[in-house]
Amino acid sequence: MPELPEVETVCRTLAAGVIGRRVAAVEVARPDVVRGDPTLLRGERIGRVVRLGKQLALLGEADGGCVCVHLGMSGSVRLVSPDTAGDSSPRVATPENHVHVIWTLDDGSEVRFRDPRRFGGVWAFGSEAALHETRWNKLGPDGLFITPKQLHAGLSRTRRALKAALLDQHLVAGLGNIYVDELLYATKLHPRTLAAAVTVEESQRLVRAMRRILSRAIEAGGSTLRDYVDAAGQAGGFQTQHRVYGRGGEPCRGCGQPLGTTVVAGRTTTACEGCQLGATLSRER
DNA sequence: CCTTAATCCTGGAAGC
DNA sequence: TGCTTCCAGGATTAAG
Repeated sequence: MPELPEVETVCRTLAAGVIGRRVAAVEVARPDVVRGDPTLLRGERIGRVVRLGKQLALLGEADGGCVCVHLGMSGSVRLVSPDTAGDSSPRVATPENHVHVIWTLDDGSEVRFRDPRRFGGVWAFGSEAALHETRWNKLGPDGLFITPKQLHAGLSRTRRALKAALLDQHLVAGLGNIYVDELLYATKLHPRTLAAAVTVEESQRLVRAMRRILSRAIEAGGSTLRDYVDAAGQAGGFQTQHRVYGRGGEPCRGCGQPLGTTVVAGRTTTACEGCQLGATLSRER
């Protein structure tokens, strides 16, 4: 569910309420979704909330602990104040309600990690350095900050379809099925384009469009397809601006032709076969 | 190398 | 109103 814009939105809404707070208690309902010891943060003051790609992390102020959260397909992190009226999220952690971990802060507010499908998880480390060494160093540059040069270098050394390469978190971190389809449509590149055939100029276009689309999505609070909400419980609004994702069969905004739905890299892919049959695909064929 | 399918799970929607 | 089947924002693994 959550791709870079959604995770960034969660980070921002989370940071607003947790920075400077001390972790008073940690409750774990399902130990199997947690790697490492999340109670390392207990007694720590939260110094920063950081993100790389689709993963976020809470960092202890004195580097005394670090908790990384990956939301997977159905994960959410909610921050609930003690005085929040009408809070609909579960206030106890149980296997049945899928709230796996609750961090209680010194003002009584709670950070609740919920993940029904359990494709996500929590990884705890003793320091920020350990997080990078163990996990984040394996990811490519963040989608908001990757340079055209970096992207082109990554694409040039793989013979996969462009869409498959863009979904690869080791190449660029943060894009998922929604934003890759939107990005390819915006740049008029076909999902099956040979990644290695993408030119420097096309890489520049990809990076520019990537930053624009991701930034606008963040401004809108991310995309809510079904159940995504930020840490404050707010749904996103970017789904109304999708040009192709979820619009298979509907007319292309550019040429009016119905958008086609296929499977690329094992994922449902929506594209305009007219507008996105770009120069790169022609070269490949 | 590459692609596809299966896998980890739950739950909502669609079909009968 | 059931009951069944399919599908989903992710990511890894095995098989071909």
